[in-house]
Amino acid sequence: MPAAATRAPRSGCPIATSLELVGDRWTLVILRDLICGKRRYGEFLSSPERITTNILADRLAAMEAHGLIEKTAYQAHPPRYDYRLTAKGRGLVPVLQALCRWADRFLPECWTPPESFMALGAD
Amino acid sequence: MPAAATRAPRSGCPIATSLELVGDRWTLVILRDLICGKRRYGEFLSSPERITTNILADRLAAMEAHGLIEKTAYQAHPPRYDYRLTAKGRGLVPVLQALCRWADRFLPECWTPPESFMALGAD
DNA sequence: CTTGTGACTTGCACTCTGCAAGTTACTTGG
DNA sequence: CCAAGTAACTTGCAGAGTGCAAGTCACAAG
Repeated sequence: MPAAATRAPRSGCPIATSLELVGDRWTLVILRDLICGKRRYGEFLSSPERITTNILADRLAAMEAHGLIEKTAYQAHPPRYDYRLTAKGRGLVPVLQALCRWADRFLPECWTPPESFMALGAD
Repeated sequence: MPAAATRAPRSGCPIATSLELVGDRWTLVILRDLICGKRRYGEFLSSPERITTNILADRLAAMEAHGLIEKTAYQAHPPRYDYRLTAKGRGLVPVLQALCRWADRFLPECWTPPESFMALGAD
C-alpha cells in the first residue's frame, strides 16, 4: 500500500485539491523526467536529485492511481515496465513551465531549462 | 525553529529547487489567500481548508525566510502583524493560475476560480 | 554456476503534519 | 476593577511522510 494515499480533498479549491496530487517534493520531479522522455524505473533513479527506490516506487504507484501516468509491461519474462504520461499528466506541463519561469527570475542559482522544454504544448 | 527548514537544493534544476520552497501541501494555499487580499493570521485560519495554528506559524516563518512574504507590525501594543507578498511571492501567480487551469480541465469536482483571479498579472 | 541488472520491498530512524491545549498581551463590557 | 474575549502564537504528542541501507526475485550473460 502506498504511503502517499489519496485523501479526501480539504475543499473544492482547485489549488488545494491539485496540491493533494502534486503537492510534495517528488511528484513533479518525476513528471519532469517523463516529459523529458524518461520511461523506466532505472532512468528515474539516475536523475541528479537521487530519489530513493522506496519513494520512487511509492510515487509511481500514487501517480498511476491518480491517473497521471500509465504503467505497461514492455516485456513479460522477466517482467519489465515502462511508465508513460496520460493526457492528465501531460496537462501539467504549463505548471512546470511556470515554475521554471519563476525560478529563472527569482532563483538565480538554477539552470535555465532547454528551449525545447519551454516550447512544449500541453496536449 | 521552523520544522520546514531550508535545505540544500538537490540539484540546480529549477523545478526541483522551486519545490524545496513551495513543494508542500500548504504554502501555495497560503499564497492563494495572500493574493486574494488576506493579510492576517486569523484570516488565514478562517479559510475552508482549516490549516492548524502550528503549521500556519511554521509556514509563514519559512515563507518569510525564503523571501516570499514580509511581516510587519501594524500596531505595537499589543503586537499585531500583517503579512504581504513580496515581488518574489507575487511572481508565483502564474503557477497558481496554471494549476487552476489544469484542475478546471482534469478535476471536475473543483470550483472554477473567479475571473479576477485568473486575470491577475504577476508583477 | 557465478555475477549482473531491473524493478522493487523491507526495516529503521528522523522529519513533517494534525489535533488539542496552553500562553501572552492586551481590549471591551459590566 | 474584574471577567471574558481576541489576535497571534507555542507546546506536546501521535501518526504520516522521507531518507538511507540492505534484501529479494526473475531472469540474462559470461
